[in-house]
Amino acid sequence: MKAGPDISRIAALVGDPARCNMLTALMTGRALTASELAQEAGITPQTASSHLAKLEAGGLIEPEKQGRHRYYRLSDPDVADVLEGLQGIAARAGHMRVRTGPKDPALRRARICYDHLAGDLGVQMLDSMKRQKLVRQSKQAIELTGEGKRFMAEELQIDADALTHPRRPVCKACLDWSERRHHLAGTLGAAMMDRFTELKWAARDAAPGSRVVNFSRNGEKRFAALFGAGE
Amino acid sequence: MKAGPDISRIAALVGDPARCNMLTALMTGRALTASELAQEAGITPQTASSHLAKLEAGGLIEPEKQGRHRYYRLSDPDVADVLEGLQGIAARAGHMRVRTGPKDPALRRARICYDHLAGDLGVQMLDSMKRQKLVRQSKQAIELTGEGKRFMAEELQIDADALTHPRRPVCKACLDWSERRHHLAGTLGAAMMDRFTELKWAARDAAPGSRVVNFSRNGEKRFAALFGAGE
DNA sequence: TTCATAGTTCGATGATAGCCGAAGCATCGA
DNA sequence: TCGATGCTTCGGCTATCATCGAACTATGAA
Repeated sequence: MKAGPDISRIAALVGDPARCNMLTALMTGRALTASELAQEAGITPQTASSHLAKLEAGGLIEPEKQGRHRYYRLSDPDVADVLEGLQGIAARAGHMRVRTGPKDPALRRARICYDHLAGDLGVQMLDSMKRQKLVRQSKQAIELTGEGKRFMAEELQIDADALTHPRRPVCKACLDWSERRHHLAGTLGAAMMDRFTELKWAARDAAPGSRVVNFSRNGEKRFAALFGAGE
Repeated sequence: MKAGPDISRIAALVGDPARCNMLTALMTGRALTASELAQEAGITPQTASSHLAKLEAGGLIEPEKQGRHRYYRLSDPDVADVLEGLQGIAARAGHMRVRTGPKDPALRRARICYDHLAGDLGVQMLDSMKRQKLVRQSKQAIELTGEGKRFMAEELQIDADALTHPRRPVCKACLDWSERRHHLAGTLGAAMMDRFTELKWAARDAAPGSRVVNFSRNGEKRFAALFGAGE
């Protein structure tokens, strides 16, 4: 009757709260050990082991063995994108996980989405880039313009031509769950976030497992100069 | 502890095979009835009803009640996007066969929907009326314009002011069974169908239980002159 | 070697949730 | 009004699956 690779299989994997906690923990882009993931999900190591095996079989995560540890990471940035999309739907339906803590505003302002910038500032950045014609967006596809390449080289010392990747687009629109608008993903999005970190404009929050990105005072000023809301 | 929206609830909804079949069936963008979705998922109507209630509570689909039918559609294009993303992860082998609508071509073309015209011609008529600015549609509500009143009086000898009814609106958008788009219901829709019959432009099919409406050759010409697709 | 830690496998248990039959509303057609 | 149809609610059955205790394997350290 209906054959084919079920998307229900994949969705069911995400549908379990314990596994879901593991996956969201991995949305930081960092690889975590089985034990850490077990603690993150609030379950015993045995149960976690079973879940991790299923997630791996489903192609959502990939293990990397290191000594007696097994590090797990999301198998693909696309996985993070889909998870972020699900968060958008969940947020709209009003299904927030717990009471909105004090970290919530910071999370909405700037956070890591796997390896690129998300939140208010992330959306602002893509908006500004479109206004400045650094990128062209037609439907879902985003393309870096010639002017955009120059901008990246001059302002951020990023060689756009070096960003091509066999399996990953340079530019990609990623739906932001808190803003419900797109921010920039892809290798360019990742490279820009890397540069912000290198320049000490921004830094990942020290707390383990946190997705919050803190901008320094100087970093915020420089960021606004390039991607300010007004221009 | 954990901030952010709760994905697992949403993902669990998609995670059930039956619900997943329903959702993929709705990815065509068309609205389907509860029965059709039940058949699509290969389950009984009772079970489908339970699933649909859950999907609605989760904000994934939205109902539109139409007589004794309940049409469901995806509540937002974003939902379709996420489903598409999941398909990408699941390494899709696309299979989207949806059987909808009546088999009888005559029924698709023109039929009675309670007391007004439905089918291809019914949808065409409302489209043309909007183009000619005889009616204004904002969301679900439809309003007859001054020009529309003149048109009704001159062309069809219908006194729009006499159509007010204590419990029934003059104009109403009605979701079309075969076209999955709106046609005109309400007392005006009924009055227009009555007039078409009086003028012998159209007649109900003689067969008992048939909802087919047959247009005469002359009637078809006159109808096209007023509500033709081109103008 | 011996011990400690990380992770897995197995088996039993318990709760969740999908499923359908039967019955109940609501709407339509005549 | 009455019967037919679309849909929902209720109750009970069943299967699935997450969970954990216990035991087992593998790596690293002393």
